[in-house]
Parts: sequence; C-alpha cells; structure tokens
Amino acid sequence: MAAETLSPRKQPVQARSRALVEAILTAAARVLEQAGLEGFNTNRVAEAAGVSVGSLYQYFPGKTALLAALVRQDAAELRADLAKASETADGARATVEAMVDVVVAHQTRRPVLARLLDFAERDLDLESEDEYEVQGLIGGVLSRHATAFPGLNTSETARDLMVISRALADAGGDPATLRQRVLRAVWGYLATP
Amino acid sequence: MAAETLSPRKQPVQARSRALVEAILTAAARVLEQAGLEGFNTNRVAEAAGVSVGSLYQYFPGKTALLAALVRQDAAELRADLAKASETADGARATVEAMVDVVVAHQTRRPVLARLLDFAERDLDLESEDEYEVQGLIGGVLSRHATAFPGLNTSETARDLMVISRALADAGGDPATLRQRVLRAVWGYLATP
DNA sequence: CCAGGATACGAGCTTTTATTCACAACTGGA
DNA sequence: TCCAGTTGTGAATAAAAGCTCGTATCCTGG
Repeated sequence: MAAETLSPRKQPVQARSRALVEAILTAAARVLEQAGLEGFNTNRVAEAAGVSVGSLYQYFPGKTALLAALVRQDAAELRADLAKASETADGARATVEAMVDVVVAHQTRRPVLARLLDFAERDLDLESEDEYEVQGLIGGVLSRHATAFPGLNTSETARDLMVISRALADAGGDPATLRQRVLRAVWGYLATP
Repeated sequence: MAAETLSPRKQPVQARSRALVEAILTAAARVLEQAGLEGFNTNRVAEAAGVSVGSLYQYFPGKTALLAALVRQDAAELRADLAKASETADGARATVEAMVDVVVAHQTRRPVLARLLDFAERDLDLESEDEYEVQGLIGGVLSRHATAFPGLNTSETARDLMVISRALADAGGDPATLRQRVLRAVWGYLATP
C-alpha cells in the first residue's frame, strides 16, 4: 500500500499513447462493470485492454488512480450534460425536468457501472472535486427561479436533489415508471415546506 | 475462488462457540468500518476478534459469507425496529414519521458501516431476502391509511421511500437538518400526484 | 471421571495481486 | 537515414489474502 497518488503519472503526448490511455480506460470500465470492485485489478484491466501491465503503470500510478480517473471522466460527462440541460430548457419546471432526465439517463445507460462509480467516488473522497460545480449549476437554476422555490438553502437542496435522483435511479425499480417517480420525489421535495 | 456459499457453515451449539461467533461478527463490523471493503479480510477479522482464522472458517465458509452474515444481522435489526415503530405510532403522519426516524437513526448510528453494508447487500444480491417483509410492513401502513395516500402502488412506493431515506441519510449533509429534509422528501413523494 | 465429539488453534500452503525493471520497439526531427 | 527520446513489453518479485489441516484443548453425557 505505497502512498499512492490519485493523479495520473504522466501525460501521453504522442497519438499512439493517447490511444493507449483511451483503451485502458475503456477496458477498465468494462472490467469494473463485469467483475465488480472485487475483481477490478490492474493485471486484468491491462489484459482486457490488450496492453501490458507495464504500460498501464506508465500512466497510472496504481489501481486506485485508475479508478479515480474513471470516476472523474464520468463526473465530467455528467457535469457537461447538466450544464447543457440547464442552459437549454426554459422555465423552472422544464429546467428541473430536463436536469432530472439527464441524471436518470446517466444512471440508466450502464446501471451497474454507474452504481460502482458512485460508490468509488464516495470511497475515494472525490466528491468535493465535482460537488462545487454541480451545486453551483443546480443552485443557479433554483435561484434564477427563486419565485418558484422560495427560501431554501440552494447548495444543500442541490445536493439532496442529486442524491435522491441518483438513488432512485440506482435502485432499479420498474424502468417504465422511473422518470415519473424521480420527478415526484424531486417536486415533492421542492414543494414541501 | 471456490464456489462459496453465502450461508453459514455450521451452527455453534455450545455456549463457548456462540460467544466466538458473536466475537467474530462484532470484530468483522469493526474491521469493515475502519478499513473499508478493501481492507476487509478473514485474517484481519480473526485477529481483531482475538480468534484464529481456523475458527472463523469453522463457522463461515469464506469472507463473503461473513459479509453476508453482517448484512443479514443488520437488516434483521432494522426490520424489527420498523415493525415496532409501525405498531406503536398512531395515525398516518405519526407512523410515517416514526418509521423515517427509525431509518435515519439506523443509518446515523454508525454511518460508515451502514453505507458499506447497504452496498454489500446490493452487491451480494441479498435485498430480496429482506425486501418482501419490509415492503409488507410499509405497504401495510400505507394501505391502513389509504385515505391519506390514495391510489399508489404500495410495494413500489415502500421501496422508493426506503431508498430515498437511506440515500439522504447516507449522503451526510448537515445532521441537524437531516430529519427535516428526509421528511420533506418522503412527504413530498407521498403527496405529489 | 473418562471417552469421544465438539471446538479452537495457527503454521503454512496456494493463489492472487500490485508493482517494478531491464529490455525492445517505435517515432519524429536533424 | 539515424539518433535520442518516448513508448511498450511481460517475466519476475514480493506482499497479501484465502483457506486447510494436523494437533491440542475443552465440554458433556454416561
């Protein structure tokens, strides 16, 4: 358990190595999804990527860093989608709905992977990196429509809404009613004094 | 990776061995809490329990079974507390509040442990063992007060309410406002059409 | 209080996993 | 084309973890 960094070890500069890093991350996601946290290890990821372990260690200082990279990539994607939704939609209701849709879609596309990444994010204490921006985003929406949602702590609310949406989506009830139920929970939370 | 059962290997019959199994489970919880899923292993648990590995394997066929035992124990406790709350309280509002309090208290007493056990429960597919009874319990409350909560799928609702409560409690915002926020989410969900 | 089953022990075997390193193969510019 | 830096390789090492088994100790019924 050498005191390992969570940040990448070195940046790939040639096209070849950028592709390699891509391949590693893709394979890592697949391994995590199929084998779970327990079965997630560097040898296996390297093999799945069709790459040698040595190459993996050239860019990631250890398995934890690899996991962290996966988490960060996923978080960045979600953040970008949320930003787009918050800009595009019009009016309080539509905006909230659009953002819920983004979260639900995100958790639903690869449900197992999403759940594992959420856990890892918490485990590795990577939430703070993302939290600020996402809360700012949601908080912005809430205060822009302040008349619709009077007097609430926006950053706490933002966090709670994310938590609720993700949890319901992760829980995997009937997919047909999922959107409906998440919206009920979110609206209910926002509307209840 | 021998195909390992999740059920215990043999029942302790003498008082001595019952105490040993107790000690193992207690130590297992402590190790899990302090070292996380990553650091959770049979050698460590045995050592923490002041017991030999061999003894551990006498009662648990492997580390997964040990985890499963922990999950089951915790689930049984929560179930019992919920049952008591559902019997004691009076009226729809009070009953729902009492049950929310039980869940929040359960997740809050040892937050790290609770979160890890929730994850493990999902991971090991042990939810179904418990789900039925808890949903019955909550479903019973909802239909007993059917006038307050008209026309909802009780088992799905029960599940959603558990998920929401646990997720918010796990997320660890301000503890002072936690109860408040969980109730908002739950009431909101129940009240929103 | 003795026999025999139940219980406990822990050294140690095996397998898995993280990580390194000496070497080979590429690539882009001079 | 050739070289210096960059990249890629995979066998090898050491540590960690899962698990067994021969042996020793304890308990209970007769």
